[in-house]
Amino acid sequence: MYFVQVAIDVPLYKLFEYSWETADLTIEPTIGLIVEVEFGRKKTAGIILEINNESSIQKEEKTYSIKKVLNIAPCKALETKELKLYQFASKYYLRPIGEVIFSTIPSEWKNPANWERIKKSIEKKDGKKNKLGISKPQILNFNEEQLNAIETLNDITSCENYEIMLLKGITGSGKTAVYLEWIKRITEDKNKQCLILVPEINLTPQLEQTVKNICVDRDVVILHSNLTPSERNHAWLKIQSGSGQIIVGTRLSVFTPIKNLSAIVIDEEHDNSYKQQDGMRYSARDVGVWRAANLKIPILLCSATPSLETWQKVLEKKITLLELSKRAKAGSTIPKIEIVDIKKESKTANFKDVGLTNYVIEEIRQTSLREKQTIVFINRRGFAPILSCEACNWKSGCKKCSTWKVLHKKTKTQKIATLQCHHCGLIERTPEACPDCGNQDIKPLGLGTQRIEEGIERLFSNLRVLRIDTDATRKKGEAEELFQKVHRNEVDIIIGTQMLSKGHDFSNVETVIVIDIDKSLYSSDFRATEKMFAQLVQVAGRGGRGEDSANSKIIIQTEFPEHEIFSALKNEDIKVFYKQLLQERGSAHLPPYVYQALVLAESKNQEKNTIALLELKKYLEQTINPLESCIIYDPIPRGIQRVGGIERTQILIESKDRPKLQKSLEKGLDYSEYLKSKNHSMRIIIERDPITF
DNA sequence: AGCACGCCGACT
DNA sequence: GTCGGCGTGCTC
Repeated sequence: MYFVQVAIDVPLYKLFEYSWETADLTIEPTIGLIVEVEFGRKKTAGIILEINNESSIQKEEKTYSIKKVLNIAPCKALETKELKLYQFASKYYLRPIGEVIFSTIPSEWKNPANWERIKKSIEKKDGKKNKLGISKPQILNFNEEQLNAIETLNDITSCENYEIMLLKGITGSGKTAVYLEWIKRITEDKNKQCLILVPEINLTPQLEQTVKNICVDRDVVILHSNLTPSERNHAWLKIQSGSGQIIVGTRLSVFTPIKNLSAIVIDEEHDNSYKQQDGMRYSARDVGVWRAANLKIPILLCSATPSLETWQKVLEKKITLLELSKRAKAGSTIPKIEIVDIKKESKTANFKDVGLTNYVIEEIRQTSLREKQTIVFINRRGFAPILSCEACNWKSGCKKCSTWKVLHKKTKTQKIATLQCHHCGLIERTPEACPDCGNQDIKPLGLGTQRIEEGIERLFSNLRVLRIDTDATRKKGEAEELFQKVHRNEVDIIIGTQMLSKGHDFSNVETVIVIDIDKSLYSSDFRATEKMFAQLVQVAGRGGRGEDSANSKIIIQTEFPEHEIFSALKNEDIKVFYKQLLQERGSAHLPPYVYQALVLAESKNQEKNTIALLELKKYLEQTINPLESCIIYDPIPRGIQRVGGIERTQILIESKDRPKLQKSLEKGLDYSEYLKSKNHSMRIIIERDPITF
């Protein structure tokens, strides 16, 4: 008989003890085993993390015993290497181990009542022949740079050790082909598996085909949050059994147990969607790097615009740099960059109406005459960000959030015009008149994708206009359908948000127009310039991908044509710009030169949040040794202070020393448990390496 | 996080 | 007189 310590999916920082009767269960307990436990009044799943010979509970109460273990090989237990990963994440991101483990396991498995059914369905599917799509092998023509990169990758891999690499290549330089060739080589060994992380679901459908075309004969498994439970179970099984050799997935897949993980690729490593923004607020990129180091396997980060965190490590020679500086496709050129100063143009009627200068309008016309496509990029959906009454100054503020409700006009799918809060999800009918003074003439302020669409349709009634944003792609598969329309040349002008800028290789796009970016040029967010730069490079990369792209150009409308970001864009080498950004960060004592963490307090009362956080600050300042070099700032409201009626407050904790920051945060976590018990219904969250404030 | 126990307002 | 609101306390 043993006593096992079990992790359960509850937000509690402790394990629960159960007895293990070997005689009844007929097997010995093992660490990592998934078992059924009686917990409270329910039966739930748990993971054995410790095995002892004696009970650690003194009280004379009834001891609960384990009666059932999960019996689906090879998924019935988690291996030590994965448990170490979860333990790291639990410690670093300060979340309970049970929560970490169970957020990665398919949710169906949490309920032991499902186990028999899952087992049956897996056996049934296993009986069927595994259909390996025999797609035509794609022979790639690599240029010299690509061949060099592949050679270096293969050399490094043959050392069979941890090595972190950055594949930095301009848009269209064939980064994907390079890393797939590498993955193909590694997976020639049927015992090896590779994990490819991609930022968003959006990217996956076409990538899946590319992976299958290049890595023929490999079983490719796709993982993302839209899988059905049965698809997820099956994928899980394939990955843990080792038969799924290539795993393509979004951020959560970084935690998936993989039998023989041999290499990791993180595509678009700078992308913010690798950062989980709720629950355990982890960075899949950072977790991926840790996992590779722990397994002593190579990891390849890919980007045209690496994050400054990554670039700094390149400069410190902690990361091996591989570069691609030429476009892979013959005839494809890097588009010209033009900056249009809107200070001189803002008075035209068209500008006031659709935010486009006459110059840009003429360029769109010229592009269409050459039978090429134009993309108009604006990073805001809806018709206009604010509805306003000129008579009494009423504005469409959200009652529950400190934001404006966005005006959405009626569309094919939405029958009435609405005001929508993009933060709390509120949708209401647009008022006919001003709710305050009754004025009939309420005006939309600012621009959104719908407004541009409407304006462009008016200006170019003979051209085919398509809008691609989250509103136009609500249904499953709809996004892909719209992208295909662009590929099939069924549209002339495409209007879209950033979802347009990721991945897709539009060969007939010649002109890319970027509007409404000025707010992020002089933003209080210290990462705004870096983010905007990455976005502009990404958007610009959509153009000039065809074979005859001599005319391709990117036109950016701005009030600040002298901003450093534009000269950086025109410069073919981004290193100078990155050096400058890093210097600025260094002298301002900002990441990557310091490590940051936030403590967030959320409740209905801003005052209470502030008091609680001040108390936490005081406690930490008294408890941690001043020599421990952590700076703790005063509580301030979050960037968007109120969302859904909840007031959000934060303190920033900063240190040059990661272990010392860790220590302070652990103390802070303990104290926050006390603060939560004192302030009922207050949430206190610790966020490591925040990217939004 | 769930879930139950527990003590105060509007209903057949 | 009950049904049910959500405050608080616990889960091996």
